[in-house]
Amino acid sequence: MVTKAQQRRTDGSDRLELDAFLPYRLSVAQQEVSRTIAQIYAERYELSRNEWRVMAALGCDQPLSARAVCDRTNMDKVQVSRAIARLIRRRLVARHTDPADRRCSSLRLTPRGQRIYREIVPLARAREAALLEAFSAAELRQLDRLVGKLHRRAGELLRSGG
Amino acid sequence: MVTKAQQRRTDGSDRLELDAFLPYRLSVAQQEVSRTIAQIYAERYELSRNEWRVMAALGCDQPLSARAVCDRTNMDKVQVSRAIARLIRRRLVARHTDPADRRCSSLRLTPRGQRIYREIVPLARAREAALLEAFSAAELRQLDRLVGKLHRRAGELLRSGG
DNA sequence: GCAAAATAGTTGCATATGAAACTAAATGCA
DNA sequence: TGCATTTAGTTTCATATGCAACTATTTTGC
Repeated sequence: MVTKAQQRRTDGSDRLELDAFLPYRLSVAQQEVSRTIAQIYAERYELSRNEWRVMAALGCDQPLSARAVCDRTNMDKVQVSRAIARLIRRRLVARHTDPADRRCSSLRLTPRGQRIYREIVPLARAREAALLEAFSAAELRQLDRLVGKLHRRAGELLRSGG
Repeated sequence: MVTKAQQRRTDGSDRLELDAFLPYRLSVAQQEVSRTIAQIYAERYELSRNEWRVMAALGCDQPLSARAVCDRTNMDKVQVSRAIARLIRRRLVARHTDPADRRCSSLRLTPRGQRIYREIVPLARAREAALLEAFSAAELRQLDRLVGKLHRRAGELLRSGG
């Protein structure tokens, strides 16, 4: 079988068929996947994606500085700062200043934040499972591997190219 | 080899490790890939992603109504309307009203739009090639296939689940 | 042939985002 | 010590986005 992307890659056409352009396909697919997950935390808990990501980081490991949250979530510090501000306003996260380095914050989920986190996790997992139910173990391995490879390669290009 | 995602799927932990959660991995990878492509049309031509997508749709097939652009780019009508407005202001796209159905527009790249489109296409392809250079033919087929499968499945979940 | 529903596209508004400037604290080093 | 640099995090401003309401036109069904 010859995929559209391959057809495109091998013909010399000067048009670019979006449906055969991997970055586009990836973007559209990702967007849909993201929305299936967002339904969970957005509709039921009124969390934005960034807020959920911060909570997810803290759910794994507490306390964390905002900086550490950036590193673990691939968000930049502005996004993290704003997500944290809202989470604190809603009392899902508590902050106190690190006495050893007063620039740093020390962030934790509040008991309420913990509770919501523990409610979301199995729902998110169930969604992921539903998404992937038609994938064989081998396909899952491949998908994981190929997505990782793409990520690393894109990172290289970005760092080298500008 | 056991991937992180698999470990996560099979252990009963109540934490959710983002790095092992496919929707997250996909989102981060996609974002990086998108940025490598965006460098081309954003830096050199000051086009937004949506503007570029509209141009890409018109580059393949002209004229098109705004509605047809929506269908081909997976954008919603508001995004398309705004992208078109800017492209028209910059004289990269021309619109005239369909006399048969005066609600519909008929959109085309202007000669200037065409020229820019033809400049971008090979650059975008080169970027895609650079991104994928370490992938074997089999991996490319797999990637294409798995991304498509994910997309379809996510679409199903969205339509069924709300 | 005409009112009700559907379709194409735009606009207003509230909120989100990204880049750069900014504050405050800590560190490096002459 | 003390001033320049770096680091953590926030704020500002301009622009982007998403949703719902809106206008204009066409289609549907009686």
